[in-house]
Amino acid sequence: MNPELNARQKEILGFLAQTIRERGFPPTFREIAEHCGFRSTQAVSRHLETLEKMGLIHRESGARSIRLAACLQEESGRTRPVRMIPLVGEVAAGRPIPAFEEIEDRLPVPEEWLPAHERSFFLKVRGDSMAEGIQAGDLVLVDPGVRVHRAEVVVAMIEDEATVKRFYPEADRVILRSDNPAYADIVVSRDFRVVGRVCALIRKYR
Amino acid sequence: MNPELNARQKEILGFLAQTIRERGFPPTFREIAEHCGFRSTQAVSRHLETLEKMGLIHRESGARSIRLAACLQEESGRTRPVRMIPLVGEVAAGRPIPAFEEIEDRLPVPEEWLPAHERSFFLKVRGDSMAEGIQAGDLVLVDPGVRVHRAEVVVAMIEDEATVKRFYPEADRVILRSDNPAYADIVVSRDFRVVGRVCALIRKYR
DNA sequence: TTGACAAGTGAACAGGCGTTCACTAAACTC
DNA sequence: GAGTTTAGTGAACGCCTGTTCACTTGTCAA
Repeated sequence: MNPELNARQKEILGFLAQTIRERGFPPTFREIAEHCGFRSTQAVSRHLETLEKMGLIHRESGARSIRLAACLQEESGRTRPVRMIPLVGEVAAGRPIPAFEEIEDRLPVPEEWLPAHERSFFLKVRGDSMAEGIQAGDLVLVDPGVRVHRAEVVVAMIEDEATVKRFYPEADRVILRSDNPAYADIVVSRDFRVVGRVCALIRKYR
Repeated sequence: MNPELNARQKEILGFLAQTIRERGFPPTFREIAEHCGFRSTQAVSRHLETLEKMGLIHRESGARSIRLAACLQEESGRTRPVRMIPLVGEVAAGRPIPAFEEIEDRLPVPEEWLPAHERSFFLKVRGDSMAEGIQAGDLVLVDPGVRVHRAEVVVAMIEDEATVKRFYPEADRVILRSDNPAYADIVVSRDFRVVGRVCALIRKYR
């Protein structure tokens, strides 16, 4: 934290951050006074005034209208926009359709990696159909709202089973190809559906 | 969002989330009323009462004392602690030592994936030394503060050049092996240094 | 048609809240 | 030693805020 601050200013700034983090909204002047041992709200008023002049907080008129400056909010986790994307299932069996009952976890993704819509989700990969490139246990980020181009990696539903394959459209059929040569091409015409494009991957070692 | 909510409840919940996200503190009853077009704060009071009974918000006494329930804060960005980890360079050439002048970007990582210390960083991979498993352009998360075990993936410095290899220690030497069989093993004894273990990987397609 | 119920109006109220003013005390400057 | 600055006290003021009460309107079931 900024070393130019004196003990009182650090104390107040810390109390602001703690209250906002734990309670969800900023404290009142009297709550700050009580925390610091002040018997007057005037002392709080002047300290907040100087903190605002230093650019460390912003204030509006009204009760509890204190906001920490952006440079202080980094501690709470977000330097730039991040969305928490749900992990909704696995991609070798079962229905990978996002449903709120099935959210197993959420993972952070930079907002600029995501499309505008809010339907992206993660699936955990099972099996080795994509050879070494996409391994069992990897989490693939699926964008269901985009046109898929040739040779891109997609999640496809074939007879109620979801798999990760490369997408090769042809005249009246589609070839779904594994990167692993041990798996034969799957040729489909009607009885399948492209769930979405794999637009990112997260792997955790060990 | 929960489908049991009617339009008004969704509207109010959305306004709460938006105000908290953009302004840093919750709105007053009258601000909610103005947003919804109410001419009485009583309507707001009753809606908030029902939302609280549904467990979607929590309230204390006092002005602006509204907090979204934990299950709704996911939308505003943080379900669980996330740290922004710096991307400090590339891993085929140059010095991948974290220095704040060289931070190119920051990427979100769940805190529970990270060690307690704050020295983790990302490197962008160049070349195909790890075959398909780690591809050019992938971002590897490096943990410099951990003992490396046999066959784990590490970032190693060999004569001022950083590479990603698997780590095989032997009696008085170390073998650094590529997953790609086209690359020969590198046998080193003294003139190298393990920068850290690769503990995660992020890949962005296209 | 009646009754119950949810949704909203309008006004009044009491307490919480930020502001303001006058004052004290210690520390620092010239 | 006089003057200034910084930090805090204490009380009063007035607006803002959440609450409450009585009332209206529309919907739906019996």
